[in-house]
Amino acid sequence: MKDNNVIELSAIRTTCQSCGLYQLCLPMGLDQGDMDKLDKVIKRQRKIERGDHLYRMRESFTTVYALRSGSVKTYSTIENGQEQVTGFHLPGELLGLNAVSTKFHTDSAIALETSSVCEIPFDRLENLSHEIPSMHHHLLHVMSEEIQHDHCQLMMIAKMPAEARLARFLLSLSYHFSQRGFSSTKFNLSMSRNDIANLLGLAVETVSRLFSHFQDEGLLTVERKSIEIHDMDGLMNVTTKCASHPLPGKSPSSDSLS
Amino acid sequence: MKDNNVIELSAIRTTCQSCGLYQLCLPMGLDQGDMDKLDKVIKRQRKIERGDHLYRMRESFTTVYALRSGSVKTYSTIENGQEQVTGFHLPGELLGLNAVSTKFHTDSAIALETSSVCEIPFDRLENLSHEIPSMHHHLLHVMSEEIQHDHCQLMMIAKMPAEARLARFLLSLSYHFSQRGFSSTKFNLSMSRNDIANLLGLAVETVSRLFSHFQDEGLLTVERKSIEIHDMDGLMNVTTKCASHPLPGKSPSSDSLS
DNA sequence: CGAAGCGTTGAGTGCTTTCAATAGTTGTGG
DNA sequence: CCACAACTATTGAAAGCACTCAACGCTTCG
Repeated sequence: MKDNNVIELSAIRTTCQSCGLYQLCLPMGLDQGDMDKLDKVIKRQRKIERGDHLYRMRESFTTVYALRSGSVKTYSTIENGQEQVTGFHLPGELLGLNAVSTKFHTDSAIALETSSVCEIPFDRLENLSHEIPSMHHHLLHVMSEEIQHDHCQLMMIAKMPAEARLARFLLSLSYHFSQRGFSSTKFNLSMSRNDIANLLGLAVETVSRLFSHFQDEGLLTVERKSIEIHDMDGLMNVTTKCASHPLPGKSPSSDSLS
Repeated sequence: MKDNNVIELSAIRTTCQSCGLYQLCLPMGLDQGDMDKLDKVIKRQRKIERGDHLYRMRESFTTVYALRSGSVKTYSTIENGQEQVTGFHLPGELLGLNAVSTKFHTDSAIALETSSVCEIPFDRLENLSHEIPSMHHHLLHVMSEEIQHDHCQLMMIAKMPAEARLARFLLSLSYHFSQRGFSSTKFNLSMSRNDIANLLGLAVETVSRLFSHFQDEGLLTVERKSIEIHDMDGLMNVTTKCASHPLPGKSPSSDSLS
């Protein structure tokens, strides 16, 4: 907390190069010199507790956050006070970049559990990306990914029935956990049912019912925050049950599932 | 069609500097030198007919498109052949950038009417943005805007009832038309009811019925593709009728509208 | 002029929501 | 340590919004 700058900097330098997440949150192919430049730009490493905000809607945009550990929820607040969850974020993700155009944040980011982030002043990051072409490309890359993700999300809410949305959400979580070296079948949800329902455009009760359904079907076991997936293929089948033009050969077991 | 390169280039050079859209699709504050560099990068100006594709999903990503006139629909196709419209685009918009991360397009872009676009090879645009900081910033800006727009869209589909979605869609169109110097109250829809319904996550019939409702309410006049908005405030009220926590003072006229 | 495509309208169904009650969990203070 | 409050999650029943199915009218085009 009260370290002086020298200690901070050296600690961070170690961090970026040794951080197991650098493949996720930083552009690859940086040489030693570039890595040093990047390290110098990163302000400090902050620890945040559950419920702490990384940034809030309408605050001026100065900093980009790289999530190191824990998980973060981003959400927007609408005129009438309603909240729209726009995403859950796991270690390695870059947060805040979507405020580039407005210069102030249009969403808020709140920690779902004890987490730690690296703070990167955006103006310095932008200057750095003038020197390092691959860094520039990486910023575009990250934003492009977010757009694609949002389009998927859009498609899901617009076209898929409730059960397919929740199944897809769980599979997505599973995939992202496995990518980070955790179990793809057994994990804990750091977000509430309310947050899940909000993200998926559903009512809390619907989510709760669907969890129970899935459990009854033997697809998974759920107990509060703890999830264990038993039948990955079965879950995937649920996500594809939203075919509008039913093919000639309909899956025979779909009746027993629905 | 058969012009040689010299004629093409000079024609384009004139275009970028004199184009009435440069404030929308190009970064502001470019000096003469930068403008020349940009002009040299733009490959040519292509005219496309209704139904022509700018690019298709899965095609390799090489080019960014700046829409000069007309309108374009972007959409993704899902496993089962379903289509998800992700947006309608008006002159001044930059298309294709969301493919940066994958190197191939994850959506398709099709002209809704006779349109013209400027083609910009992405690798050259990226090189250019290494030389021109404001160009780099502009690319981030454009993508940031798209993310914010997608989040709005997400919120709309997740939280708003059908009538609010259509009202919001019409108001958005109206706004964008007025920004481009067209009437904000009287315009033509270049997209089909099907496309509108798809974008808004609704059934075609619902959209059709809502148009009729709105007309019955005196909010607008609609005849095929032609729209004339009579009561802008009324439309805005429709979009805010999705308050979950009804405030003490409820709007008195809401009963007659719903 | 007939066919095809798009748009409108009606009737009935169904998925999801809302309302409501209960149970489990967490946190606090006596 | 327990009791109470506040919050989160689950479950049931009823209602509603939007969808599906279906028919018809209008427009476009060969």
